Amino acid sequence: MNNNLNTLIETAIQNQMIICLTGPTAAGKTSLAMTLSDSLPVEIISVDSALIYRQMNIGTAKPSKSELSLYPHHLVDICDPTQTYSTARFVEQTTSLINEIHQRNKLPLLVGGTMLYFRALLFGISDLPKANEQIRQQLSEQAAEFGWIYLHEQLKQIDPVASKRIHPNDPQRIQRALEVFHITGKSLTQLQQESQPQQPPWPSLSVAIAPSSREVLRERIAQRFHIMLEQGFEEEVKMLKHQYNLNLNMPSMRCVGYRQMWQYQEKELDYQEMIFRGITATRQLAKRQMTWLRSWPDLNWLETDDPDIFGKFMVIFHSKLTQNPI
RNA sequence: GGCCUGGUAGCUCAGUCGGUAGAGCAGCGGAUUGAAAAUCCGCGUGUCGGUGGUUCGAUUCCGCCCCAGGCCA
Repeated sequence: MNNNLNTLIETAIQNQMIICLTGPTAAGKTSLAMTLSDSLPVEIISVDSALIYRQMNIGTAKPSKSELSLYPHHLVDICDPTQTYSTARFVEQTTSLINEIHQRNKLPLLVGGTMLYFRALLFGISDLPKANEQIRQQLSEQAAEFGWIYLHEQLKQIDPVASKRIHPNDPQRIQRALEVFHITGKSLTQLQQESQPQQPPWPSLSVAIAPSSREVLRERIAQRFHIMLEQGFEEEVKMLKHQYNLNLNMPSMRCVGYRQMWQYQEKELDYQEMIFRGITATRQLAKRQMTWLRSWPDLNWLETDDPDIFGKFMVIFHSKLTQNPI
């Protein structure tokens, strides 16, 4: 039996398999990842756009210091809260991490809830210019003066296809599409056609974890938020504001919970309203994550409170390797 | 006990000079290519507190009742 398991793992590593463990926020991904680590030769890579930030521990539900030392996570605490990360950077870093892990004769276990990162990793991402702060600044100024509708009109001139896809009320995407044009002189659509996303070589086993019902998930989210408050979330945000020159436009401070706590500390919300909105924003995040997951191909579902979750995982693992031997 | 003000969507409220009603928030579904815990799109039937009356027609006007809040005894 043990031999069997070892052979199985050996095969997986030889095939350069990766394991993707995802699910909505507060579903219990971290805890399952630690369980898997206890029995399998894995290295964990975090797939989470909030856990990248140093000093943001409580509000991101980051694993504790001791958990992280027992179960090391790649791509946790890699940025200051003033910094901006990106999907492409994630794909770059993760790609080399995966190769390194395979070389160490281990299985990469990718754990997280940032679905765009997973998608870009598993289905590829076009070769596009990286963000340019200066150009974004200029575009924002234009938008402030003439409105995003006007910029959307401009986009229509230079990239009719993208302008049709991007809603006039979607500043972030209008800005990105125009930015790409200003940097390269080519339209987003053209660049995407020139560089079709490349799928990576590794076969992947995709597993999602979620509670038995939306209702249970919402309950877990509310409970977790209250626990964060007890653990000193308010202090954490105060400390961050004190230590860094932050503002609400930075990705770090747009994270669920942090934004609402910020608004509370700026006296824009009262305490109860901050709690309500923090929990609500987290629920809405979970809902969007579920929307991604519904269209994720070959996704295997596990239930949060299943007492035999490890056993169920192993069944999935086994059948993946025996059904698709490469 | 008397007077006043309310009772409309899960919540906060708007509105109908009588032709059975609509916003915000919540919720649900969806999109998602270097900010993604972001950004955006779509979805509104609810005994209009109950009951009787006036009316062709009442959530709207009138009577009574119930509930909540306030004032006076």
